Amino acid sequence: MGIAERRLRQKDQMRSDILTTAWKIVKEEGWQSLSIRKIADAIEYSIPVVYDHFENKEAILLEFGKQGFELLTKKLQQAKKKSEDPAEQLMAIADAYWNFAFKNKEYYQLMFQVGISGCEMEKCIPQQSVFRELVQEPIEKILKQNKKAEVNSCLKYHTFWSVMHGLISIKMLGNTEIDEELNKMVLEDAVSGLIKNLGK
Amino acid sequence: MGIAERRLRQKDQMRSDILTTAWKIVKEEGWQSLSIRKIADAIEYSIPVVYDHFENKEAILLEFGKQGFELLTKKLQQAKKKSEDPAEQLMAIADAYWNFAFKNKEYYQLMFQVGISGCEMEKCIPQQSVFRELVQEPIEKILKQNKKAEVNSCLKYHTFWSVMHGLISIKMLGNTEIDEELNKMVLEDAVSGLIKNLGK
DNA sequence: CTATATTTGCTAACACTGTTAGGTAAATAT
DNA sequence: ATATTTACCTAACAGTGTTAGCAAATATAG
Repeated sequence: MGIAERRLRQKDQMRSDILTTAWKIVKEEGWQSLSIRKIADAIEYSIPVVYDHFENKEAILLEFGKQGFELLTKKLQQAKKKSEDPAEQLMAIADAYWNFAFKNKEYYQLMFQVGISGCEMEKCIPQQSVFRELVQEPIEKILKQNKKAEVNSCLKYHTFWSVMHGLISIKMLGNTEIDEELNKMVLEDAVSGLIKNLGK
Repeated sequence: MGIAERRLRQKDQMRSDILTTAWKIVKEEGWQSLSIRKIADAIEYSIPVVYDHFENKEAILLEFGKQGFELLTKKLQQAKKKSEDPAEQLMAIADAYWNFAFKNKEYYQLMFQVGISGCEMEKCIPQQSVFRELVQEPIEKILKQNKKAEVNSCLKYHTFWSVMHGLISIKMLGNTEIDEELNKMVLEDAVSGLIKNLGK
């Protein structure tokens, strides 16, 4: 019988309406301004209806977090495929990460700019291994190429991510409206410096 | 007459009581958990009394922000004085910055981990020039030593801060409880890499 | 010393948050 | 036609930041 299925479809529709609406609010007013009441108003249902589809507000945020991490993973994997040369791969990954952050500011803030609302984003990082493999493998290749296998690639992996995150965070703080040119240069400078350091 | 003065003293005392109490709450429960009501309860006065001394909650946060930036500035200046060699200066500044962040987690979160409560921390960064001078000067010296005066020291300055901030943020996210050893190594690795890069 | 002015502090409210208990009415199943 | 599940809502609780308005304590002036 199709009734149960229609009900499931309607339930899914409602769930996705909630997410769409929430996303619109975030885009227009920021994460700080997202509230259950605003969502309820916008979908023209009462508040508890939202709670029929999400246990609480954090569950909604985590849903977006999951989406964000999936998108980021995809982008980084695509970037890596562009070349076979490990140094070029690292540069491409850095570039893709950078682009993800600024083309999807809302995602990035939610995923990495802690403290938005006591939301434990760690819960939805895919497997820690995905990013690690993605970056650590080319790093190890470069180290081998340069006969520096003894160097701790785990260390270099952490350094790589930290540098990337720092560059982006500082830019998002946006104290000093630096021009786009300089920003791209800072990225290139820092990452190429890191890569060079692997080989010297 | 001393009456007006006593009143001023009492007013100052109350103000400082509010700050002390607020700081205690933050230390025990975090920034998210700081509220005007809790402060009022703790000082055993009613809510509006708090508003007699601070225009709003943001004003309290900004006060702490100011304190934080002052302390950080002092620590960095002290670190720089420890040596005359610009490379050693940079390393010492990096080290001092790192120590500040983890010995004063609450300050650092407030100052740089945006989004705590729509608080515009930029308002209380001392002069942008202070940090800039502090770091840019040794950078320029190193560049000169190595006859690379054409290199953009402003670029290198931004890279330096971004790297520092990234290292600390990533560690504060604390996904993967890396041991202290590795953390210090990541710092040394990244910063010494940067410094080397100035001289190559 | 009394009367006026000022400062001090409080109660109570408004407009928001997240969240939930409990009831009603409609849709479905028996 | 009756019973049951589902969908949905009203109303509330416990928080948040913030402010208007009033009462009591204190200081100043006559």
